[in-house]
Amino acid sequence: ESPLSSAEESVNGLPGDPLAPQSSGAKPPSEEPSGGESQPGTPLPLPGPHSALSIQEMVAMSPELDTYVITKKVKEVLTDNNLGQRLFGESILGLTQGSVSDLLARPKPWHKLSLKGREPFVRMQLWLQDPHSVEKLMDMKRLEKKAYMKRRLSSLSDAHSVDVGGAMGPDFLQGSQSPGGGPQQQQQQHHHHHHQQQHLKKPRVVLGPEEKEALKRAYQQKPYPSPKTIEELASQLNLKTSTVINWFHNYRSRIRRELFIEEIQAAGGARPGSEGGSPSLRGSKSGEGDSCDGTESDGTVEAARQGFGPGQEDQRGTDHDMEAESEAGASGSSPARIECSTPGSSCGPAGMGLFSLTEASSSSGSGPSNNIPPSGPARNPRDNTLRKKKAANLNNIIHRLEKAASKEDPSEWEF
DNA sequence: TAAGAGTCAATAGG
DNA sequence: CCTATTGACTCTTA
Repeated sequence: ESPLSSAEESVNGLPGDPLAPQSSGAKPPSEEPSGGESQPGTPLPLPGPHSALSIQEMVAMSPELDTYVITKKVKEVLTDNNLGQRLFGESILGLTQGSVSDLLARPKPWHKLSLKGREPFVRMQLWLQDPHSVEKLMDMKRLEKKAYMKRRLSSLSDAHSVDVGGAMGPDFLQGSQSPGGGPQQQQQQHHHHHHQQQHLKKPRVVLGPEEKEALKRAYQQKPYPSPKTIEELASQLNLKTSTVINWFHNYRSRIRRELFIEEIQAAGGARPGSEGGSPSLRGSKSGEGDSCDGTESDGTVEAARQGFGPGQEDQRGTDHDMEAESEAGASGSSPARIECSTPGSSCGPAGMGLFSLTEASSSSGSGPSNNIPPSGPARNPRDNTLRKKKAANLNNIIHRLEKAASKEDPSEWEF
């Protein structure tokens, strides 16, 4: 299926896919990167007169954008106009609904994004700047609906026979994205299984709360478990080794992201004016001892050693053991951060300009609200929101130290 | 090679 | 329908 479309910007029409991978040479029309740009009244970036630059070029020269403000605005516009993430994602960003949801809910700060990661934000910014953004999307929505209706009708009138007994067999379309129209690229798992039409999907492993808890506990002990530990965890929990490995990759990544968020909130303060304070963020469900707070709690940090689910024993101490437990108490803030990834950029330790206050926001109708809080004055003392994360972060530091310790040359220490 | 960054896509709730 | 979560996968990086 591919009726969808994408009306995307020009950009290369290579046989590849619409969303522009690279651009080697020259863009036909246009030029003029011009350093200067926006005049003081204009909100932001690139209003280049009107050039059809490829997005990547724009990403490359884009000034720092405030991802938090951008996502906030996008969410507002979408909800105000009843536009869904799916539509928005597929037609404007070239991403699927789940990715959009994630991006809008937890945007990483600009300086921690790779070039590729910045792309969606630049697209969002561009979209926000387009005066007709909403109408265009709404038009697409209409078109989709029309197509949908059409399809429904035809199938109804049709007497196709799909054998048997009146079951509605799942129809498989299985085609996933159309290469041509939709953006995207990255087809995941090729279904290279020829035959075997019988739906053998691959169940999508769903870890039980108990397994997650055990994994989280293990993470607190050792964010970077050795292969041996991984094997043990896998066998004890009855999971595939790869599942455990993936879990750790994902968990580390996601924990890291939450730290960024907390950092942002703490730094910028949230004081739009009225607004009762940031909504607090996720309340993590119930269940697990969970790391994220859950209403009060804790105090002493976990460590929880207790049998793994089904009752088992643990075995840690593999490797050299390290014991770390802490609770960095400082209320203050700056969790130690290590890693400033991405080459260039700065690692801004706490303090400063996490975001520029650009943003002029062109109104757009509704919205009360929004806008970025005054940058910040101070840090919010006493914010209790995280806790174990910091502890985990410390373990992280320890891990890196151990790693660094193996190197001779201090210059290679990446701290 | 392992870790990290980005995403996808199945799925669980509304 | 729509949104949020999350295991797994592809590409980069170092």
